[in-house]
Amino acid sequence: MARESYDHQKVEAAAREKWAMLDIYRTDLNDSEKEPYYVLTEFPYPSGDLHIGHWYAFAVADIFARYHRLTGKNVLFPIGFDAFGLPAENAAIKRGLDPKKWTYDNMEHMRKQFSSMGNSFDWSKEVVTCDPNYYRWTQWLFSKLYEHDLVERKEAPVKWCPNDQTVLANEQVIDGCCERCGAEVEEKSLTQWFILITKYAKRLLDDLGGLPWREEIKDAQRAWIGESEGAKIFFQFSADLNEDAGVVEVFTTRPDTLFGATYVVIAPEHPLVDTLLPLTTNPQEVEAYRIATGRKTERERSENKEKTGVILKGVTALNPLTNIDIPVYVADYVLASYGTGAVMAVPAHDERDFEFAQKYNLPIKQVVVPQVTDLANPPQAGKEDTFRNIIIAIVHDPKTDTYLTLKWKTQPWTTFITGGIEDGEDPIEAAYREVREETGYTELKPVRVLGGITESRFYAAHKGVNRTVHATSVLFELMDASREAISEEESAQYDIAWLSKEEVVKAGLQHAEFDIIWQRLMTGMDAYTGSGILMDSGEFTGRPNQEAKWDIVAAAEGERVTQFRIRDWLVSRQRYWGCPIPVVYDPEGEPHLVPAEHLPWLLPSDVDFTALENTGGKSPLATSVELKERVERIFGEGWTPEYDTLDTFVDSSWYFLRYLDPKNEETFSNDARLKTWTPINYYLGGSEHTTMHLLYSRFFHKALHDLALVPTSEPFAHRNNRGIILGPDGQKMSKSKGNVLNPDDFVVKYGADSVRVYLAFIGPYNEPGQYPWNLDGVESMRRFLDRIVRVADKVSTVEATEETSRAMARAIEKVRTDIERLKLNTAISALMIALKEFETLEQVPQSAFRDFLILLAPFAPHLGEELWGKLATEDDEAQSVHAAAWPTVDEALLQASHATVIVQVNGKKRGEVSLPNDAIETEALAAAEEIPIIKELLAAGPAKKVIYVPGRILNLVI
RNA sequence: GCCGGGAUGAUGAAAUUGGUAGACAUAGGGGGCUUAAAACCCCCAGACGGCAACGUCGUGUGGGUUCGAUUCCCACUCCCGGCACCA
Repeated sequence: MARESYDHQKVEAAAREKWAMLDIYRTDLNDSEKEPYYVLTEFPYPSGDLHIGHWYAFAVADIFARYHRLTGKNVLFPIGFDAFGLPAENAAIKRGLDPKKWTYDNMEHMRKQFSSMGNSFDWSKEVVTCDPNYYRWTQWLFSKLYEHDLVERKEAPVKWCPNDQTVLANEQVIDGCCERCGAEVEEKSLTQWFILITKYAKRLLDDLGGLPWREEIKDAQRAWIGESEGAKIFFQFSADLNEDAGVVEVFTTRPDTLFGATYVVIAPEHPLVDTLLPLTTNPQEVEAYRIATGRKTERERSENKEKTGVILKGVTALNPLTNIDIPVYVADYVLASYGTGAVMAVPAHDERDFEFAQKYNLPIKQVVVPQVTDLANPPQAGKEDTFRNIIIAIVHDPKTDTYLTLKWKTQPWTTFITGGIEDGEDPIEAAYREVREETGYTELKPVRVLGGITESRFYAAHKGVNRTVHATSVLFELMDASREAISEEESAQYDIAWLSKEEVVKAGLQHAEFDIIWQRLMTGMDAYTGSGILMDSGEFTGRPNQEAKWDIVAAAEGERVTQFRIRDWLVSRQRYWGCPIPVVYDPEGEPHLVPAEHLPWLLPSDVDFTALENTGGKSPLATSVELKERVERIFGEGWTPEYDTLDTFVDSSWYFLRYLDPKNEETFSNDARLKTWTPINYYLGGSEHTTMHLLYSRFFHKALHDLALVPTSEPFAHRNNRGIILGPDGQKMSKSKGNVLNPDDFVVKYGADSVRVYLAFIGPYNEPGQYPWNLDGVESMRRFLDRIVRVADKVSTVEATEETSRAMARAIEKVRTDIERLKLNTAISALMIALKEFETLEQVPQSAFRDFLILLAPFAPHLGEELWGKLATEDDEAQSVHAAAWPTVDEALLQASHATVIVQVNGKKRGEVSLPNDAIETEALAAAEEIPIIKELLAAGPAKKVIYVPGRILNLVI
């Protein structure tokens, strides 16, 4: 402790007292003089204790906000609490506490902790989502969405956590388990409230293009929304059904393969299964399958990748273009919740269908032929085009794990065994014949045909013609190495060689289609999913599949559609501590919005958390007598309440709008301020919110924009994803690992400023990296601050030398540009370099040190304030360093008159010379020649070429 | 599997976007001050060779473009994140 040059506890307390007295962090939202700048951080859940993650999120964001304030902007840097949520309720259930009291006590505690960070939050605009004054407007906005058909109540299979006794959003299910408690999730069908985010899928996707966000944030959202271009195709059932039920609608992105659709698959949950069941001859079997899959959780379904299914015997569907009746299956590899819940299966061109078809012995019909051109011998113009059907025989010797190849004597290449197929000949027979003729091996077992045919085109030099070849590849296994003699004619042309896998790949066999065949051989996956030429496709045969795609849709009377992966947003929660859904039910059970004059629709307080088993999975609200009586009193006898509450993501989808007018009783925000203050300039947050919160907020904003409630269609101009702080062992901090660090310990020992500077120094703040906490790190930052205090003792009224002024000018520029880019680590390094400059001086010029303190203030606000006070500059109008103006820079100082120019010979550094900035090439060359080693190297003669980049480099090529 | 991002000393990282690789720190080594220690200050520090001046190699691996590549291009390996039976 002795080494410390200041008492951080005293300094920090004094600074906070001063700020409170001056009230400098209150933002005047109506100020029209200064440029408005809205810095937003994700508001915290009031869990009760601040951990290092909070410090990284809020203290470092504070640096950014303080910097912008110093540059003269009118900065809004608000804070609040995302105060509804499960932990409060768990505290109630497990420990009998009042969720409200628990939450408010935690918030009180956290406000104190926040103040210990030295944050410049404007608490006067605090927003608390569980405050009726806030959730009243959440309810009002929900009503607006409802009125504009963006809310729907529907029966849907939902994820049910048997432990928490609640429905979960898709996003809250991780690998089939509950995000919160880890219990295996079940499926259940319930009537739930949905917000129809899918109506905005296209716009949420398209508008990403214009946002200057990091690519990985945008990509994650794109993947989440998941757009697919495709078509709906209608397959008529053969069975006698009424018009509606007589058709199955499938969604496909590959309508070009319609001629290859050899069966249809329906998801087990598809309503058509009920309709078709009576018409099948195996209803028990189908029913049994449906029950079996229904019992499986999503996790079990995806874990067990082996495809299962059951045929609907007695029912077939008509392929609209081949006019062939094809079988209909029910299988759980088709998802009810995506597309139409039914697919046309094209096993030749879809891996999943292929796998299923293999297992159930279904026909595999190739309709797309991959096309390759031999680039070494491409077809030549003006030559005759000829066509051949061939086989490529691949013989594998399992004993040595090698493949039979021909090393040609007449040509510089190696091939598998190939040969023509005679008309009507079976490819396997043809392949067998060729192997026998060309190599003499006779003991071969055919294993499989590798997928369908491939087309290759080349110029056959020995014949002087262009060739188009359709090849069928056949795999054999060698049973016995015995051989017949082969003709001399054959053996004169090539030698036989058995090559290992690696040797085959290395040899680069002389087949244009080699890559396709080899991949099929190695993976066992014979479905061809790429592009090519259509075959066996009626009038479309011979056309490129991509080009014919939409013509085929038209011919099949299908419908071009775009599908999205994103599902509607399930917002019902069977929970107490959330925003009540402002809905009541009439005696017929029809839902009605609670009229605006009854908002806020208050959360009742008379719930019994001990009686949850009796609510049958309903929210604890079902135990409230007050709520029931309130509904009957206002709406009448027989009316009943909605017991569910809203997903907390609804609360947090608009909180940043409320900061602009948090106490407004008339409306949710303030029209004029929305115009000035949105979109938010910078939203600082964590990558865990990329797909949920960020997407929901964007949706909300767009919907409100369409309702003319907000002026912009996107809420956030800039967004960063900060990294995460790991434990000292490089692992994620967790109690079970015992590597959790308490920031308070460091704050007590070294002060909040040291912790702030350390967190900013650890790495760039705009990259989602992972930074292990270095136990010596905070102490080293404290050393840095101590050095500043020592330098402060040397401050005097001496004039700054040009050198000092130049050093400060560089620091000012670098700190400015680095903070703008959120590269706080290198900004601090610039401060350290400036400090070193001061340390070399006997006396530190006051003007320079004053500027330095302004640069330091965002990082170490308390110490900056303390030293600013000691400077005793009576002419300074700013009472606080945080109200000072960012120092201006004399541009001329940034331009050094001389620069070190590196002298290279043939790109290698051989020396350096100091040259005036405006030195021309001949001057540079002359200076370089003074260097002995250069002189020596140039002795043989002048440089052949000279590259001179003034101020940087002189490169001589000799 | 697909889509992103990344790989630089013992460690966190930097490099004005094609121009001195390793700034700034941490850990480490040496020295000063001190009776001693702490604190503080100074010096060294990518690897290899050499007493040294210096030389050779070096930004995951292999190739390429260029006078010059951490930076651009091609192929590959590994790590991190997201998505994943999405038809």
